[in-house]
Amino acid sequence: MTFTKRQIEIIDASKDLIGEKGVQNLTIKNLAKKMSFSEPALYRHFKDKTQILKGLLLFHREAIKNGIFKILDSDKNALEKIEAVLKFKFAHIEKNPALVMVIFSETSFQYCSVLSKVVRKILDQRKKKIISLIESGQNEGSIRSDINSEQLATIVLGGIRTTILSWRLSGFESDLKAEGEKLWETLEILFKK
Amino acid sequence: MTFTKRQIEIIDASKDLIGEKGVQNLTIKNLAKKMSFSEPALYRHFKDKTQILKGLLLFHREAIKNGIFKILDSDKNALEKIEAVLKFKFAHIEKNPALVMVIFSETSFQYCSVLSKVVRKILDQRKKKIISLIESGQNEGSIRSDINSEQLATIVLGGIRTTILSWRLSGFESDLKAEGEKLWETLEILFKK
DNA sequence: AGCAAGTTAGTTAGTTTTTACTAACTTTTT
DNA sequence: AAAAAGTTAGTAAAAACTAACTAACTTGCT
Repeated sequence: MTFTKRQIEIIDASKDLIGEKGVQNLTIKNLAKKMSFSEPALYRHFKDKTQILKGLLLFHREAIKNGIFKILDSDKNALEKIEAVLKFKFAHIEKNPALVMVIFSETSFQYCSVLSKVVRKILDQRKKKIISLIESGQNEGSIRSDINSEQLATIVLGGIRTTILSWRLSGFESDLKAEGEKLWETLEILFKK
Repeated sequence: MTFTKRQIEIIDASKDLIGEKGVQNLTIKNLAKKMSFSEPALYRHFKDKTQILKGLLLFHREAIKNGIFKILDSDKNALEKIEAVLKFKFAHIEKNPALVMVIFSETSFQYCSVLSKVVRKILDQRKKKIISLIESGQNEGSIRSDINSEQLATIVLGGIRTTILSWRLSGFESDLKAEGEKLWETLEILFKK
């Protein structure tokens, strides 16, 4: 999927609207106002509202994917890679706080089949990546092998999610990066052999 | 806060509606249909829609609180209590799958200040309870003390949340209780001294 | 170079549907 | 008789989206 310049502008404005007041704040009217043109003009660039949201999800997945790819491709060991992935994620989210609202919208999208498919795919791929990272750590011997990789992945993902959620509920007041580092310290102790 | 019989019926119907198709499915119209009476009748029992949602949150918090209280009041050690709390939660959720949609709505409520306050209070109390449980485990010596209680609580809450979320995204197909037990096994190994 | 034809990206003015909620009246219960 | 709990019939506001039109550009042809 590729996007025109204008489509990216619209995606960006959508991200901002959602970040400001949640998904329910993303209306065609608000979007048009933010873009300072008329509502029907939006339909020149996206078939309907669902496609805009789909675009938003796919566009940012792409961005995150590229960042993570570089980390996975480096010559660090598995534990270091997990650390780097965590740091990258928290940094990316801190730079794009609006994205948090989208992340936590997964269940709101549940009953729009187009969007729920996209969300599930994203979450699935993410989990698989973490699992394979943990497995290679277990093979290397840097990660304990008495707990299976899927369970450890649940712990990692849960830690990330909870940390981000409490940052969100604090009104973005707490220091996400610092919390992320604390989380990593904990995971490191728990995971080491 | 106490509720009349009718109010509880309405709260129950709301829970079902949200469980079926998410928060956006909770409309006055749908609610009236489910109760098989007219829309204005609802306003005899609740001032407005927000109060219905608030009622839903408070009513179920009360139910869960009572269950947890019994566990905390028993003479188990801290590790066993955590195990019992996890099992209780997963069992409660499995019996009330509709509640999951409500749980994951915390960010949807963010911009309705009445509801967001209620949600934050609930999440906060839950976290505090887990933290104090972990601390008493650390004092007893049944839980490792090289990681602070708040961090361990993040791990517990994250594990619960991720487990429930993937059950939800599987369309309630996976076996939540079994997943909950796996999670507990993992936490037990990680937390023991 | 000049120009007709088509395309792109915008406009205004509307439709339809759904939302939460209300006024005024009636029935039921106490 | 009075209060509680329903009814019908509506309102006002907001939602997504559409029809019909237009200004401003590319494009291809001579």
